[in-house]
Amino acid sequence: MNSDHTTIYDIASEAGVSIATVSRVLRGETNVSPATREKVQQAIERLNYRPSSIARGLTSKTTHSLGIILPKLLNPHYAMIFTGAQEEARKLGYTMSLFPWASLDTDAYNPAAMLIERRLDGLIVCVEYSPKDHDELVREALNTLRRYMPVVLIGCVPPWYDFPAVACDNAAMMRRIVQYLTRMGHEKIALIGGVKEDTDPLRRDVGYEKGLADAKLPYTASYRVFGKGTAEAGKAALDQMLDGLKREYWPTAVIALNDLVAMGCMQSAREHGLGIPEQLSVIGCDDLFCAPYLTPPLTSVNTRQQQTGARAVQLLLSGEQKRETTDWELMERASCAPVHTGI
Amino acid sequence: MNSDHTTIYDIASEAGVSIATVSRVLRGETNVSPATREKVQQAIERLNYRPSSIARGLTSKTTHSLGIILPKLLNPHYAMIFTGAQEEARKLGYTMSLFPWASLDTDAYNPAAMLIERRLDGLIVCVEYSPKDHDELVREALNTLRRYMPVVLIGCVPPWYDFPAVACDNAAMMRRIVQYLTRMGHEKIALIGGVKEDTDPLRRDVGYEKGLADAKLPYTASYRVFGKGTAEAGKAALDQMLDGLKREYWPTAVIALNDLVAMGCMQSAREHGLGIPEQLSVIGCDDLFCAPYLTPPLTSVNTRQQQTGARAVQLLLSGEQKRETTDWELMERASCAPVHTGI
DNA sequence: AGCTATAATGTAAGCGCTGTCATATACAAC
DNA sequence: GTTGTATATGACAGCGCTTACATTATAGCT
Repeated sequence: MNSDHTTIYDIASEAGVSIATVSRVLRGETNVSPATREKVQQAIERLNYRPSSIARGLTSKTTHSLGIILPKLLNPHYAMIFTGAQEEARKLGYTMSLFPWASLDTDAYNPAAMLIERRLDGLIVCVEYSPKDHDELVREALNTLRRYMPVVLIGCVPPWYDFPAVACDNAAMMRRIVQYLTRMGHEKIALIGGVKEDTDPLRRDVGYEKGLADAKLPYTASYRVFGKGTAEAGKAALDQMLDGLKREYWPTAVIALNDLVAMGCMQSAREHGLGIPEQLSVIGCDDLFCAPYLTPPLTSVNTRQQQTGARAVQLLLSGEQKRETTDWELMERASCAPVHTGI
Repeated sequence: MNSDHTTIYDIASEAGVSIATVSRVLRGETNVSPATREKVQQAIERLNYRPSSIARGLTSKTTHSLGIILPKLLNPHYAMIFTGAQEEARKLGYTMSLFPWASLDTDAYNPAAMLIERRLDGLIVCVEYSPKDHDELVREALNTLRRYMPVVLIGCVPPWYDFPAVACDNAAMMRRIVQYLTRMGHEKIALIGGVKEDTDPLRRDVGYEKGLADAKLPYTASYRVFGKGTAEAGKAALDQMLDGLKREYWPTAVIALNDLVAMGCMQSAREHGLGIPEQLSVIGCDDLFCAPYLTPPLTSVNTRQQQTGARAVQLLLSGEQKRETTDWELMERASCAPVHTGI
């Protein structure tokens, strides 16, 4: 099994040179005579030698391995980010390991220990809106970690989190969505999902309110429901809103935090006898692979997650300290339609 | 940054002992006096010391890191497997890194090199049905890799692949599915997706034919379409089948390789004016998170992917050489119904 | 031929741990 | 006191590389 790996010494004696020379050809240094290089390469070939990245790491103090922390790979949104990051890392010769979100916000003794012991060359963290108390733990963990390795954040990061990051301009996106709906004549537009505290200029609520203001519509508290980003939460939220409102006040359009929430909302609408998009337009965010296959196909926003992941890796390795904003694209499908005035 | 990690020497001098002693308390050996242990622990605390897993790995010849290779994380099926594996690995103190499928079936010079250089403690490979030529490359790569690290396979592995593995008994599952449909009166049952060569007793075609035989139904070649496991492929396959058959021969039920394919089939059916489940029952496999949110909710088979991933890790680390078969459960939803004879 | 600049190669000291072996100390039995 | 037996601790040699630095070979001069 992993016992008898051949070492640089084996190659050296096989090729009749010193280990330093082997090391030189291994790392492609130029000051090796062609003849020697050839001899060494042959020996490597013959003995099927693969240098140990472990030993290499010990001296070079670099492991060529990166880590990524995200809340839940089962949400394809994160799977896309991971994929983009992994592929980019791979291209650049790095390995990508997944660490669970719990590595950060547990209050166990130094949750980040495992990350530090691994001596990663960098860490990507997909931040998630979290309740205040967890937030504190996360910030603390991140600040510890950054003393040991570069850290890049993905997602909307409060401005006081002083980290390089790449995120979608959710505010602009949301403003555009609201505009999209108001132009279709919608005036009762609900926004479902997310957490309450929202002072980040990039974040959704900012754009939502701007969008409403653009159309001279009032902000109506009962059309804003907070909650987690799952389908169940989405369904529960819309259920609650509809059940709590007289029918004449029911929204004609609902914007969901993400496609999962949108799926829950569609479910809820269906159960309340609302036709989509006839009585209720629904728009999601993330453009998951299943969005086009829902009934009706779900209008959503593609936020270029793979590209986001890849870009995060680039920032990580280049050491640039900037915050970047990613592109996004509104994918118009059948779940949104002009408001139905004729009833 | 990752510069000045404190080392075991720092701790030793801080605590006024030798590095051997520090190492002992680090690894929890018992032959250390309580007083000394305390001194060392205090020093560790004070200097915020984290041992380097790299240096440790050099001597101990174990990296505590595992790898997993899978075709496509964007398919939630694999994301579930990954998640299960990652969580189990983490529990056991291991790190899990993702490597792309291309690490195996590229014909580039030794695609597995990166894996070997990393000195992984084990590797999980989710095999995918692949065309014959690729298959050869994969087998070769796997046989190289196993010389360096234990390898466990996930998925249906041809019997001549001599590896420990954990897989769902697709044949039994498929037989059950066919039975489920025949009991509803279906006689024209299509099977869509997968590759042609199928002599593995665990694999779908075997069960499909058994299931038909159980009900004394003939195997009809035109009801069996091969293809990739994507929604697009599923749609194309059913399109082709329907377009090539007179309406009276159209199947009344279709079994899809997986939920993605099923989603494509539903799309195709819809476009051909077939109501689901009135004119066509559809059943998928994998029970993706979105299955309940499709219209109609998709009947599928839950194959316990997370558990599968976790089990693979256990096999990997225990060194057991057996092949295991996983549970599965038919999730009845609305996309299947008794055949509609009344027309 | 003698001498120097340059290219090619070798020597050896780490990197931060583990693990073996040797040493030191303490205490009991004689 | 001596010897014996644990028990606690330290010294040190690796693990498989990288990388100064030292050494040697080669070629280009005068």
